[in-house]
Amino acid sequence: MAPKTKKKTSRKNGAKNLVVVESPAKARTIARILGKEYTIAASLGHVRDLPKGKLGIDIDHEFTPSYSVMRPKAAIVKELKELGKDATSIYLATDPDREGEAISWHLVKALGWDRDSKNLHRVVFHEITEKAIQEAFKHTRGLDQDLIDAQQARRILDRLVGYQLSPLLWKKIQSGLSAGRVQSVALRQVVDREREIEAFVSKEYWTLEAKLAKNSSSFTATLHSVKGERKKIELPNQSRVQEIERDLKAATYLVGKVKTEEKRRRPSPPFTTSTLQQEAWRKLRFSARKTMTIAQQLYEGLALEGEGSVGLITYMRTDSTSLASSAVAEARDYIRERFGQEYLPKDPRAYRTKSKGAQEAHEAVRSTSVRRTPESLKGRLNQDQLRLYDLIWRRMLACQMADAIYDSTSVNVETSSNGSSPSYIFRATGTQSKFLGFVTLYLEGKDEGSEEEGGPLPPLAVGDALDCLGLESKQHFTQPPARYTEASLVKLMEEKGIGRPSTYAPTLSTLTDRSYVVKEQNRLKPTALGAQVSDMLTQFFPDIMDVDFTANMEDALDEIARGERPWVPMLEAFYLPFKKTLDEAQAKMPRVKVEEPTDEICDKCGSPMVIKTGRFGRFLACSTFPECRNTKPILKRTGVACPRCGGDLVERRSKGKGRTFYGCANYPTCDFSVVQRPLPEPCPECGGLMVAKGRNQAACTVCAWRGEPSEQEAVASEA
DNA sequence: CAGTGAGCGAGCTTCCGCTTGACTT
Repeated sequence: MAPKTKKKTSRKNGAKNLVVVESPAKARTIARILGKEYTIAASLGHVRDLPKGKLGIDIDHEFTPSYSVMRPKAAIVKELKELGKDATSIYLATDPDREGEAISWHLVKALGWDRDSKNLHRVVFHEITEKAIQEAFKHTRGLDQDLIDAQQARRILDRLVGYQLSPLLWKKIQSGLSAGRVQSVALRQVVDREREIEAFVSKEYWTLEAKLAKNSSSFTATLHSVKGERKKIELPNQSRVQEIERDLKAATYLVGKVKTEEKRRRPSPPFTTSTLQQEAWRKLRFSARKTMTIAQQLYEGLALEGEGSVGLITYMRTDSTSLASSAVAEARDYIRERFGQEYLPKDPRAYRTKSKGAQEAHEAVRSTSVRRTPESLKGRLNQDQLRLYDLIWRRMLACQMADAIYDSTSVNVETSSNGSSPSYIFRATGTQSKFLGFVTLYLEGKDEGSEEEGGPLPPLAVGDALDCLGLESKQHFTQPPARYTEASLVKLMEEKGIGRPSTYAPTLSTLTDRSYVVKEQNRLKPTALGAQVSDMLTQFFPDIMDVDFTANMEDALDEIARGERPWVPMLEAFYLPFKKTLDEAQAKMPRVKVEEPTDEICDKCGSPMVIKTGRFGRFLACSTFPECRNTKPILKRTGVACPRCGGDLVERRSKGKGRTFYGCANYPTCDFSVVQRPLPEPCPECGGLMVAKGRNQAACTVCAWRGEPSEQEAVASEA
């Protein structure tokens, strides 16, 4: 598409310099900077790859790969060939990383260009700003074979693993399954977490809180320790709590120690793909895929009056937190104007990228101009676009604003000892904001389990006598670790260097597409199949299933990229032991059939039904197969009764667009359906069916009643 | 923004990365 339109412009103005980049949106931006003497074309990523239908690697001859032009890229290659003929100079401006270098090399190969030609230039820049691009074009170079070789080693290793482990699974478990360096390790994390949850033994414990007051202002303090003892008090059961409550019956409460410290809080670094996906989940409940789709729309941008077509954000697939200095300068000006000098740190803030294996080919994800406020785009973006843009815009601006300053106060309250009973210490903490700084604009969302900070405490001084307005004891149970959400799994993947910004969302999809995991209340739960695959791979291929495998591979690839190590021996060192374990697995891995038991009863023969996985995903089948061949789809029950016939309302998907809706389980006898998620509570006004409206609203489908749903439902809500 | 819905279930699948598109039954 893109090269076609560019071709026309090239003919019109007879440009003789051809520049090739990956993305059409990037081509557009660069065209604006370079002017009419350059024709910019987009390759749309890689144009050549290993063949899809076979291994495509000659293992016995130095792992020689056979590449071919990918099917959908044939047209692009043809267009580029035409453009190349007219050009006197060609600039390969693909991304400045391993993959980008390889894309350029594959282009040269696919197009039959001469890589040693004086007219062929490799040009690299890390940010798409006028200054960076002008500078880059002054310092072009040739192709970097070491970088290319590192990419080839990566590609070949992934192919060897993926295309040999997958068929093993077809043979031992069932056809159509898949395994790979990235997806299998990700799967293992989900399965391991499930095992931790299963093995978790919940323990009872109690807390005791005192509501205390000085004059008319009250606060809550929590029992912390017995005076004179170092360690925190343990309250394993109610009788222990009651004992303490007896001790405290006539006790008096005095402020024993007050410690106030000034603390600062720094803004979060600007977004990478991973943190964008995490935060869009925390704040907007967007899935990783949805976040990327919408970010892509923002990147491609809008036709703005006077400005032509403008991208609203920088490239969304990045692992870097660095920022163009021009963007930082613009942000600082804007902060000074809008918030005032005190909101501006003395020096611009720079952020170090800390994730493993980061390639830093792009900037952080940021708004292309902080002057393009979310308000100014209202009406031009749909709601989801606007909400994501708002998040990115705020994060960018906040990351250049001043620290938040607050006082953190910790108070010990001592109780009087009474005869034989000891004196106890209660503790209260509070924070008092002194200067909001960046928090005025943006505060990162919290993950579950992170501590809430208390509000301010009343002014207290050592020796103050306090009134105890009451004691409250509460029973608790220690909680097992939580299942991963998409966001928390992506976070882990980034930390461990598993996968790349462009693959986080697709990898999550692979896990569900293969029925290795299912989403239950928006959390990733392994299926019996997923657990089986993970277990068998872990048993026979412990090295590959290790989270550190990728990190070690990356170290080796870095050595190749630096020219310190040739790529063929690196692959040999990997492949020889791998081949040995593969042969062993072929011989020793047991053949298994994975069926998940259920409570469902076959309506044809009364036998229990089991979950099997077929070409179209999971389904219920009679356990007596092949005697009884009854099958049923797995319906996701909402637990809400159909208002027309009393049947279960179940989640369904429309055929065309795959939209979810909620229909009666008795379809086609009863064709009742609603789009919004039905709620179990009937309408308080008329008793009619209620549905969820947005995140925290309930609406009646019969009358006009609207309101808040009960707590529980708010938690289980939406996708 | 939409107002929607087959009943298959092993016969050729699969990897990771780079990018955006979607001729139609």
